[in-house]
Amino acid sequence: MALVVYNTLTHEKEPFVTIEPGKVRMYVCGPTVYDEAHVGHAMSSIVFDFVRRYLEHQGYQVRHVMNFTDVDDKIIARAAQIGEDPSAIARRYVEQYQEQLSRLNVLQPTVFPRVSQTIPEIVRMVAGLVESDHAYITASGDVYFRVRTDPDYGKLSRRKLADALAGTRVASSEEKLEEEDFALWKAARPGEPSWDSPWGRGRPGWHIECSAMSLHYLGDQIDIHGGGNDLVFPHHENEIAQTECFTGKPFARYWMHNGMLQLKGEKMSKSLGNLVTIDELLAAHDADVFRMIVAGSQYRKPLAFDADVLVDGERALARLRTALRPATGPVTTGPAVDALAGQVRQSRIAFEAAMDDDFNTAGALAALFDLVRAINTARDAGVAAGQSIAPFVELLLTVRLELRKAQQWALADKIRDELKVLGVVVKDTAQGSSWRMD
RNA sequence: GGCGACGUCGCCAAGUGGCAAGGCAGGGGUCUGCAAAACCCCCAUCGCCGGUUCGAAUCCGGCCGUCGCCUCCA
Repeated sequence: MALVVYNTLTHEKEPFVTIEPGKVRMYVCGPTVYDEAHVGHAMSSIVFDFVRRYLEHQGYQVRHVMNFTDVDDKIIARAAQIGEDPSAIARRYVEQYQEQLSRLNVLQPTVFPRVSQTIPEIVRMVAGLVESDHAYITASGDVYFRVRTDPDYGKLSRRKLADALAGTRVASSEEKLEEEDFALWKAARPGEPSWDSPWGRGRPGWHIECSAMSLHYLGDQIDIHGGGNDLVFPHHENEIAQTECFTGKPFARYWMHNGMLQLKGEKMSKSLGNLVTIDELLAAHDADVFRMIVAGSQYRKPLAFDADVLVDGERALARLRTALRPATGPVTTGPAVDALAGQVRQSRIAFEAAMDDDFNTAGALAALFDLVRAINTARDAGVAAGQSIAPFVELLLTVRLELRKAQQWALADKIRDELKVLGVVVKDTAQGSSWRMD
């Protein structure tokens, strides 16, 4: 079985082949840090955590970049509203989100870049786009991307320019040459954060940051670019346009988008006033309950979320955990043992087959629950546990032998001491080390 | 109006051509001093209509419904 991944660009599941064998370059759009993060953000981070963990399980080395948009209109507006410095607000929510991710058991991304720390790379990229005539500078010092210079524009969201503009409800800047052009750089206004650039002081537009960060931390071409499906247009569409016009190469191999978390049938959002923050969630529930809920559904589909779903998740998680209770029976051979071993094999195959199919965590979970039943049945039949630690103890002792050869006595002793705490007594002899359960 | 997605048991939710996974809830048992847990059994023909096919939840067309995007958004 080989992994296939659904690619938003082609609308198809495609075999997963990386640019560099054994390595995955993955960029995932993180939040704009102007307010409390909600469970929708948590869902997205968890989805891509599953992706990363499975890729690593398959032996890939994953370089995972997740950005923070810490320079943005909303942050500035917020700052003005509450009379605080924009960068202080951003810093506060960045730290909060990082701490929440770790509470959600999401693996730390390899790099957490922020716009405010990537300005030189952004300026360099904008300059390059101006130089190649893909962008232009206005009288007031804004820089816009000239969308018409990209013949492929619209390929991700499958929009034609006319379609994209038909529903435009925002008043366009009078300085733009064309309605569809978008800002790469915004000239500074009094009291706003700004940086020097060849076009005067200003700050980056929204889309350019991800392109610049991705380029800087992962190179011209990446394997996976991820985010919520609300980012497909215009954010990711614009990212592709500016990046590919800049590098002349295809940007991301696989575009992955998670579905929106739905609260009572609606997307959860600030404007609808129906959001549940991550802190609220974690105050009332184990993080793994939420991970269970996310895993229970295909990541591209909308995820239903309400009190009932939380109760179900709570119980499903409990069932998974009860399977892990220690087995103390005496049975070590026979049909009950064989049956369990058989189910272990079957579940592993089913689990990987599901995950290989575009990270079908719900299917993988089903395989796990089949294993739960088999484990419980075996325990009821008196099957013993504990035999399986032997290979691990042997492995530790092998490592310890190496340490002793290297005269790393402190570490070698530490392993012996810690094993003793766990009930494994190690005895060193001239013939080597032996061990027994205390 | 345009683009895209979805509609599977009471609830959540897998499944893209061959007799519908899994979790929760529910019913009936086993076990148990009681309770819990666990185990066993039961519980859906897949929004509607038509078409293609030996055969469709799975493909095509139409209809109805829901949702996302088109403006900041995971």
